[in-house]
Amino acid sequence: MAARQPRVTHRWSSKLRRLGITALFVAVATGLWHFQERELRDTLSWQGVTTWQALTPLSFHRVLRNDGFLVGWSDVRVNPLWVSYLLREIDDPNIGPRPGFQRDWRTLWPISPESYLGSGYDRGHLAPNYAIAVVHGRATQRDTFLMSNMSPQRPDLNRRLWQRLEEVVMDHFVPRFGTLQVITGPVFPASFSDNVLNRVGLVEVPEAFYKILVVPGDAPRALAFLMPQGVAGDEPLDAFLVSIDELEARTGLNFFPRLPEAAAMALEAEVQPAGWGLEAVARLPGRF
DNA sequence: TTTAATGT
Repeated sequence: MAARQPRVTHRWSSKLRRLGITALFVAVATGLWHFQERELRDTLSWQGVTTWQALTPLSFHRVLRNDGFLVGWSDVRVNPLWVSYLLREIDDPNIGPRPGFQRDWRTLWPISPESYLGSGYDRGHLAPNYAIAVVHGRATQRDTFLMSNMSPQRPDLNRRLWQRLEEVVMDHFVPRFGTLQVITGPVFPASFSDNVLNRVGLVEVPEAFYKILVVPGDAPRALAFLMPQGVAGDEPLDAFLVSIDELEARTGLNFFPRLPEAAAMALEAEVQPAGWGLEAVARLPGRF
């Protein structure tokens, strides 16, 4: 009888020790996670990682972290709600061929590259292949082909108007300012019930796409575009300028959560195209 | 030197 007691105690103490080791491991892993997150905020995002204004099922998202860009992924929309990346000037761009589209197992829903077949929509990159490849290299270029970086885009938007905008960003704005922070993503109809069945496979179809360009610094500049699915593709780019406030109202997101209130007012309330030289490039022809 | 993507 007396001999059983220590064995039981021993079993319990070894369980407790294992629990302690597990708890310690979780604490260290969580700490590392937050440390990485903070480091990424500083290296990949200007004035904080985009977040929601109010916590609702439609605005909730989690951050998928790639080497050169962040993705705010929504398991409800089955879309990226935003992607965020930095661009800088590169002297001698040398990029590889376009890799193939790839499933991303971090998304809750299985989205295969074939799921857009016959839908009438393109697999539209949010973080663009060319710019990311030039600035962030081959491995990150492959990451832009993950299905978590795609949203259904009409071909006339994706291959024409949107392509012209991406080309102007890389060839005109990046050389002009040296560094740019870009946030881009989809806009959905105001009424979720109208849109809930409008899907390509599992992926909800947006009605428009936005792109925000920021020149970081003490006197930041910003320019924002909102382009609907139904464009012809040869419109002037400056016909689609909007304020960041309008985009925040349409998306429910807060793009620069760490920006002080006064600075946010100055940057986000109005369209301010002065200094960008947009008129000179707004009508450049597309490549395709 | 090169920015997209589908369908065959």
